[in-house]
Amino acid sequence: MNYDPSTYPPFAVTVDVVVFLIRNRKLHVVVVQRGEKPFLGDWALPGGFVREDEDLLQAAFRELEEETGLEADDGWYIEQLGTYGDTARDPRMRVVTVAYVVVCADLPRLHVGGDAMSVHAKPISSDELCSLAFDHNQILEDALERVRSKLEYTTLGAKFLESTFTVAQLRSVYEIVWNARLDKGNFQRNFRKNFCFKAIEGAFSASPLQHSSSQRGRPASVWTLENEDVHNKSSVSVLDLPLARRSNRFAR
Amino acid sequence: MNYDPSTYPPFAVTVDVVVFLIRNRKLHVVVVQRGEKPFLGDWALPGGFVREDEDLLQAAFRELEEETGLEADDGWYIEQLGTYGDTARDPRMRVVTVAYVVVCADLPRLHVGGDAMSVHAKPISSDELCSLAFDHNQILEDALERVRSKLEYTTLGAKFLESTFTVAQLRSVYEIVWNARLDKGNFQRNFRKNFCFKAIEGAFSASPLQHSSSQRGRPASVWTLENEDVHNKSSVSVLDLPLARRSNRFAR
DNA sequence: AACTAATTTTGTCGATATGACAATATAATC
DNA sequence: GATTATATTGTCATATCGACAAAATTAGTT
Repeated sequence: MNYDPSTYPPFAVTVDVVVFLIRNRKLHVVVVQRGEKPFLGDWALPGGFVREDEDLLQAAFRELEEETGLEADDGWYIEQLGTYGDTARDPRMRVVTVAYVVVCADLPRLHVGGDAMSVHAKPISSDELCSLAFDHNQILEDALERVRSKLEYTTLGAKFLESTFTVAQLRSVYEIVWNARLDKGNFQRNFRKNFCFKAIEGAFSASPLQHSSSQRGRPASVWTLENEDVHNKSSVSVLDLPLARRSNRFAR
Repeated sequence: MNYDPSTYPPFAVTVDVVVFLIRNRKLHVVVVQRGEKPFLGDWALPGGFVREDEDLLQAAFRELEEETGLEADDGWYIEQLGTYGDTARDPRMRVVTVAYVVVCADLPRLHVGGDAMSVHAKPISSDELCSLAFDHNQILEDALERVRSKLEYTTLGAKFLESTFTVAQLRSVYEIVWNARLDKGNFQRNFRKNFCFKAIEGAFSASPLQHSSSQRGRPASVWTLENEDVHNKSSVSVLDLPLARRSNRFAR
């Protein structure tokens, strides 16, 4: 009842970032090996303490750059996932962490730095469940569900690809993230009905995601995201019509 | 780069709660009048500092009870909305706040307490935009959008009603929250196709939401939420089929 | 140059859903 | 019994979904 705010309890606030990308037709998450005392040597999500003079999103970008060498790109998608603040989640002291989700195209450049001993992109396989430090398993699980559900009603899937892409590549993203197979024709039909995508004159094929060694078959037309809001890196368009429905085809 | 976590910057962590309810066929939000220094006398969302030994959700319930007298009910829905931590959002010091959304049935009991000077349920009208303390306008706006969109694919709407309700009452919730008119027949059809609802033997009518002075017409059958998870107060079922689509009928 | 293989793109079609509207059912009140 | 108000069910044209087939386009092969 009589609680004096001037004697507010001191909390530490951190940010953690779940970076998703697709490599070798598999969904990956970026993890770092901890180089400091709690959970030393264990794998964890990149993140760290928020500084007094920076906003939360700012801190997320900084920590990510420090520990993994990843620098935010115009093509990146970033969104706040949620905040985890259970009393016992950090053995040192009371730490509340704000988690972010990033979706980006595959990038070969990962440089260790900051408090991390090493960094790599870990494939997410359904069977082998990872064990990360703190409550990062829970955060990762929530992030995965967030991305999976957002595929259904936004153009988030395109953020896994370069700025230009083919319909088959985009369909491939859906199949990988949902671990499901989608009908070529139906996906194409729904794709064309939406106005979030803009065609580019001149057709390619060589699809990196498709690991097609031999370039054969009818070359696909190339598309890009319409209305790319330059001022908001995390912008994704909301589809008027889903490209595919998750429904019961979602295989855990 | 060389950042020592032992000298972590001291943050204050607060919780703020956006309580939505329907009264007189209008959507309301619970606000309190601040009785302390920053923004003294201004209206704000109920909330306050998280204590060192309590979880975030726990703190949200406690602060709500202290300032408004509202005690969590089995019928309540509560969910984390997001975290707001811009450097300048609190003039005193660096404060990061975790916002929660509550949806509950109308309750006449609101008792002032804690740091609040007064408390009331404020109707949300589209024209008159409120001005709350801190960044609470932004939080309220985000919360409103969250509830509006969740109506579409969950049974969240039922949380605005008592544990038993009629189809017309539930439709009324949708119409009020979306500020739109929905077809009786189509809503009924979609309602019956879902298995989230369970009929109760014995029919009533007197619908509180409908302000029907005269009890006339065919009495409606009464329903309740199936699979009410007792262990998780915030549980809402995910509909296999939406009761109504927001689409372009959504009038701001 | 014709053929084959691979891939994209378009088409078909039955089943189901949607949205607007009408008709029927049920009970209180006049 | 007639009237009124509300709940519930029905109709129907249109749109969408999901599964499948067919056509189109180009690279390699013979």
